[in-house]
Amino acid sequence: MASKAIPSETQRAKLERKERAILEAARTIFVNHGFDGARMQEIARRAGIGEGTIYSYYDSKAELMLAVLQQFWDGLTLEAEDVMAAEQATDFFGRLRALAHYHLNTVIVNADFINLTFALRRNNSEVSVSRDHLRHYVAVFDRLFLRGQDRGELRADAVLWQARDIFYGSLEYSARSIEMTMEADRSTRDQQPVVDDMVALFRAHYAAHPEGEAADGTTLAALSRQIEQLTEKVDTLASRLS
Amino acid sequence: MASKAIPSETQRAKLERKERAILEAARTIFVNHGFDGARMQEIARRAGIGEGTIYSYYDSKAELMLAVLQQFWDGLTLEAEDVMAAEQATDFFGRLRALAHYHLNTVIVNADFINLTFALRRNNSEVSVSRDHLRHYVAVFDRLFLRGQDRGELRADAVLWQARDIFYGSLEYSARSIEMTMEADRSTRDQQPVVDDMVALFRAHYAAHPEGEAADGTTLAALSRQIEQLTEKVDTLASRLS
DNA sequence: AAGGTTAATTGAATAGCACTCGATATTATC
DNA sequence: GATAATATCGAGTGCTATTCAATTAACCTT
Repeated sequence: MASKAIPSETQRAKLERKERAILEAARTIFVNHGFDGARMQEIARRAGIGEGTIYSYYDSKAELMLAVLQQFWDGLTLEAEDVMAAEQATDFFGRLRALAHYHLNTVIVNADFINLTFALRRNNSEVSVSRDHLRHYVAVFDRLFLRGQDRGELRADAVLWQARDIFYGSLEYSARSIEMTMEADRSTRDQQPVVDDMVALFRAHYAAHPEGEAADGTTLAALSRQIEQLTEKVDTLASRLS
Repeated sequence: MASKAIPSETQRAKLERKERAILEAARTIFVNHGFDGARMQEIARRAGIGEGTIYSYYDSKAELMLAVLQQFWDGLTLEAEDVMAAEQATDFFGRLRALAHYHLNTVIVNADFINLTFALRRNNSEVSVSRDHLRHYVAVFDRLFLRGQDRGELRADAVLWQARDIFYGSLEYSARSIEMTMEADRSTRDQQPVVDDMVALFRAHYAAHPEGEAADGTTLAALSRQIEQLTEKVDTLASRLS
């Protein structure tokens, strides 16, 4: 791509603009028609260039799709990090809830894209690139989890990748179930309980026990106390609303 | 199909034999070459018929693939049921472990096929059939879970579909992680801990009598869930106030 | 069993699409 | 401004799923 002589800045800018145009056009067409349904001709037309020109930027349709997917996952990663940054709750479970909400919604909205990510595992070598971008995305969870352990909010002996599998796995599967239910009978299965249950599961399974107290009864008592405080808060807020 | 006169048994049998031949050939070719890599000509040759003949049995390549997938999932369902039947352990958790083992292994071995099941969601109407077969497959888990509840091994207030999402979701995601790890550095991440962790999680989260049950029957998990719901409510109210 | 009617089978022809390549236009360099 | 290098183009190529007119096999009637 880069030759011995560096092209002038305007020229390089022009090329980059064109590449962006191709990517954006490709993204639109792939989203609307899927991989097989997308016509290279239509992508070219939409990007305002000739059909053959695409092939001087990307070697094949599959590689173009891959570039789109990478952009997509990188975008998700940034968004997820933003969600984490914007979350007021400073404790692990509040942040986990925010991440779960974001992820579940994302997976539902972009179901086609996410399926394509895994469906493209036929064209051998190129897959590896996609894997790295996936890894970056789930790293958002990893950082959250490790920080939770550092702060003593989570059990020190909890295994990161097991927790990760449960988190992303369940949410993704739930998303599919929700999709299927919506397709089938148009009744909307609420997303809320899925997230609630996930966070509850993490709290029950991975939360560190309060320092030095081994007996579960103490934990129960602590949780009960927390519930009372929350209930009170709800009452306060509710009354202020009315 | 059936006219006034029923065709002779030999003729009907002949057609069915031919259909089976097509399916078997298709399955082999699809498994070896993937959907796009499979040539209809090769399938026809392997089935010992003309290329055009396939189209009097199946309208398109996609529909043929769908038929193969249905057969595949039905096979899995039967196998899973066999695993359940053969399991000596009569308690819920022993059976759950057996099912988890079977499923994880299946998902890893047949990863391509399983990806294709979801990747084929572009050709609209036909998808519904596939959905039913999926449903049959996960029903194996559903029956196990409900039976566990009936016998009092599992909490009565546990929600079936949440448990199902966690079970299949985590295992499927784990399978992908394991696959990726193997691809990347050839180190084998053991499947055993994944299954163990899953069973432990179910025991902690869904067992009817976890150690530390309070007098009124309140459980850790139940309290955790209550906290989630209250936290959510607080968030909602707070945002409405601002 | 012969003639007639329907259904099944075939593979050569069709059509759609990703991708190539020689020709053309644009830009860089002196 | 001339020449080399690079980028763009879109008509052609090659490969496949799919169709369809012709052929064959199965079945029914008398």
